[in-house]
Amino acid sequence: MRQLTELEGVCLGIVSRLASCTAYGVRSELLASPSSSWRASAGSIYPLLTRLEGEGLVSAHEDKNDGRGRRLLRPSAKGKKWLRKWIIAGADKEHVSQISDPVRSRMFFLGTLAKREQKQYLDDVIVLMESFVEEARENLNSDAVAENLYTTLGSLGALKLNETRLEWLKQVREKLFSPNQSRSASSLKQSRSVSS
Amino acid sequence: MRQLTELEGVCLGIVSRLASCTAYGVRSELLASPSSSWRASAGSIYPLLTRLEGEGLVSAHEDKNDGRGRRLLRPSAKGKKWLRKWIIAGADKEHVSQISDPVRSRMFFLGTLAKREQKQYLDDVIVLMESFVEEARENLNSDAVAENLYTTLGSLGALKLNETRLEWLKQVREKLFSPNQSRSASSLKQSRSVSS
DNA sequence: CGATGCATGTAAGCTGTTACATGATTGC
DNA sequence: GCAATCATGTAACAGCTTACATGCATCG
Repeated sequence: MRQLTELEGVCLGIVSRLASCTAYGVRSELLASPSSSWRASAGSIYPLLTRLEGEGLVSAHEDKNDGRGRRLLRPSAKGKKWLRKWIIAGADKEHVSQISDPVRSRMFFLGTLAKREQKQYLDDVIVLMESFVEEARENLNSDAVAENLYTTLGSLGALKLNETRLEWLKQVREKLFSPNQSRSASSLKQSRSVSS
Repeated sequence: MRQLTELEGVCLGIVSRLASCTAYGVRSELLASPSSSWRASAGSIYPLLTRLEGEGLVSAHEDKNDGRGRRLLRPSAKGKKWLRKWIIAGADKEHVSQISDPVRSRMFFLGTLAKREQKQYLDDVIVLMESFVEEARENLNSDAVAENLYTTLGSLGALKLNETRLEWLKQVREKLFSPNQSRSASSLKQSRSVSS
């Protein structure tokens, strides 16, 4: 019993949650989610679901009368078991620490830019983050998400995460561009220990 | 002028920050960072830096007397310019929203597990997150990080992010397993709007 | 009757990983 | 002297992306 990849786990999860869906539906679900890092390209989703079908994790029901040649997918008992295994196997150090953030990556080298470029970058990113957070907030309040408790909890996590990122970016901007504040590294550490 | 990939940008940034370093040093830096999602395999780093060298972004100084055949890397003026471009190009919607979290991915499908499996998963992940956050806290207080303001700011972001993730996980556990609390989705939304 | 959306798929390529292979240096 | 670390690389593969290709259904 091989390990499912991240995308395989998520796709199998989507098929399991939706009563009956097409591969196209799985793609749409991924594309609609603002908190998904995947492009959900046809070139990944279709071969992936064909693979899962070949391994007996999802079953496909073809309707000959359907002109579009739709293939309706459903999880098999084996598929549900594998999904559970995939979730549980995610409770290890690798999965917990493995979160990538392109904005944070750039922060480490922000000193390479001229001061006004640094300001420009931070301003731009903060504006984008603000609309992104607002979008996530609206997404959470929409009925589409609220019908499933776990979907709500997941979206709530995404929102909280991005709220924190925004708060952090604003704090960075203040530290770097507010002359009435201390700019030393130690002052940051002190302010942090208060919140813990 | 092609776009640098994420890993290329980060490696170029590391070479730029360190006065003089080897490819091995770049790897070590990436491997040591707890907030890095890359495995920093030799198979990625060496060809990558050779490529950057071929494009004139880093220059390598070989010492014939060095038995190990060490190649000391330094960023060129062109390399520094590309690094700046890479940072600035990161201020767009794609980069701001593109953050993946394997724990959150699983949350969406946690309902697939039996109640006690759900509890087990959350407990396990929370324990791991706690030690991970503690590690990040210590990392921030160490001298190695504090010598560079931007490194401190980056590490601070990682810490804040993981503190929020931990808080969220604890909240989820409480919502799902504390009988004296409401479990409805709407109660979550109400509690969220307070924090905004 | 034409645009948009639903629906399926393939081929080539990019980016990173695992696993292997080699050798010098340093510290105990 | 020998283990651990420093140091460099390659070959094969995995996983996802872009770009292309096709055709039906639905709504205005």
